[in-house]
Amino acid sequence: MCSYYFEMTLSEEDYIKAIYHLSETENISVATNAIAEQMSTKPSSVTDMIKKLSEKSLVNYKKYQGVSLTEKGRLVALTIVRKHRLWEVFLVDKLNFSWDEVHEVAEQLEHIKSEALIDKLDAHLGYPKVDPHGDPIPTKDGTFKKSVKKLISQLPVSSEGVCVGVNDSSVAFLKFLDKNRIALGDTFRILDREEFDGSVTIQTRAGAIRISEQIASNLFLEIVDAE
Amino acid sequence: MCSYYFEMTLSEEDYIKAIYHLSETENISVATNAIAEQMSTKPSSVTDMIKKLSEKSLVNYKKYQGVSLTEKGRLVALTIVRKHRLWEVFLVDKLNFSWDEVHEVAEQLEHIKSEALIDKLDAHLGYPKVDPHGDPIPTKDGTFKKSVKKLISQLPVSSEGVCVGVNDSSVAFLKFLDKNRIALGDTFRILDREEFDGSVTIQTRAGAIRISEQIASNLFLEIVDAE
DNA sequence: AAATAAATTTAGACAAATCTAAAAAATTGT
DNA sequence: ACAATTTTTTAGATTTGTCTAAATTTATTT
Repeated sequence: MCSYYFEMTLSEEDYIKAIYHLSETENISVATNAIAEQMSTKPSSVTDMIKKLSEKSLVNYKKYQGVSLTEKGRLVALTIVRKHRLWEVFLVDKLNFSWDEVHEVAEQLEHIKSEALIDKLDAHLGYPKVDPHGDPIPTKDGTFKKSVKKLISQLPVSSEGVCVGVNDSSVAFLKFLDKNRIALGDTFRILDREEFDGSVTIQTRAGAIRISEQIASNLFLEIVDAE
Repeated sequence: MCSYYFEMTLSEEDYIKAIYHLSETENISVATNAIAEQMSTKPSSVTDMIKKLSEKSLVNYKKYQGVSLTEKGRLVALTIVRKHRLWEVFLVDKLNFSWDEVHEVAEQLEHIKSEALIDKLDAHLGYPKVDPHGDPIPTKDGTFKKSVKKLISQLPVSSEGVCVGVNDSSVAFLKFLDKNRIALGDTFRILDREEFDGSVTIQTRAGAIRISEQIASNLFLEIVDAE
């Protein structure tokens, strides 16, 4: 029924996830205050929960030294992240939510406990590698590819990634994107680049289109490292 | 974000649902002990929760007299039942769960709070009227059709319903069903009946097939009242 | 109709997760 | 280096939902 064989409360899962996300950027040891801020709670509450998680061997903890996830804790975190991102794909691809509406609902769905559900959802979605924000989806065994965010103009031919942002947010540019059926969350592949003027041919859902170097240097793709 | 404008805890929702299901069969006033048994909890816990629900005007309560749902409480119950049954349809139709595996997961999914999610899920599923067990799905405004369970042999031509049970569970009969691609949870329409021998033509997912009176008197359909 | 049994409620306790206020440890500035 | 500041922890209280045991009300039996 459950993805890991031990029981976790909703709150414990949220703390593990928060620690995971903080140690992504700040690396290794996470401060009590940082967790408190991330969770919108008080440092004293964090200390209490850390002790609980430490007793369950989900975090390494020594008083006043901050916390880090154990291997066990990391697996829990990655399982939650996996569920969150698969649900986001479902919400966008199947239910037609836009990519910026899904976070709140996915925060709830990520806590549903059923390994069979996630396996079947994964299959139903065609084993996606990234979520609608371009972030990679951990595999069942807790491994996953890192991703980087780059401008189309900086990427080699045959790269593939999810469009996650723009440099130029002028009305004119956004209108151009709309007219050319380019939306955040879409997956693009770079088919060709003209050395002459830097223009790029990209494969979109609607078909292949040519974009100028100016456009290419204003669109960010999130790329999952090949292998 | 939420289907009703006031906050409900998970536990409160479970109690409301339990009271709803008990007042379906036993009608009107529900006993404290009955709720305790349904919820696998103690009568004293039930009394505490009933007081809380009463203060929120979700149930009518007079000491020692049992409880019944108010209109407000009934709307909450129907919203939860609606969510539960829509998720069951999703699990069976889209994720290929079998109809007897879905209850536990749907028990969790029914508590997800997002009106937009349920609207979009409903649309994605093609606005189903019944769940995989043949039980009717309440509409958004809290109305819904009653359903009855009848043998195919007792139903008029053009009836439609979900196959929910068998009279004869012999191996031979179950093998017959398997061979003819008839499974519990399938929707059938009665196309024709031969007066001569009582044999019936039914529309299945795989196509129209003819079944003998003997078979027809061993298959139950759950029928949602027309209008 | 009184005695007994069953159902329900009350009172008091407990675990989980949070909070405030105060104490203790670590860090920083001069 | 040591005083001041910041961070973290402890102690004690609160809320939610549960429990046990005892008291109270309702139902049943003779």
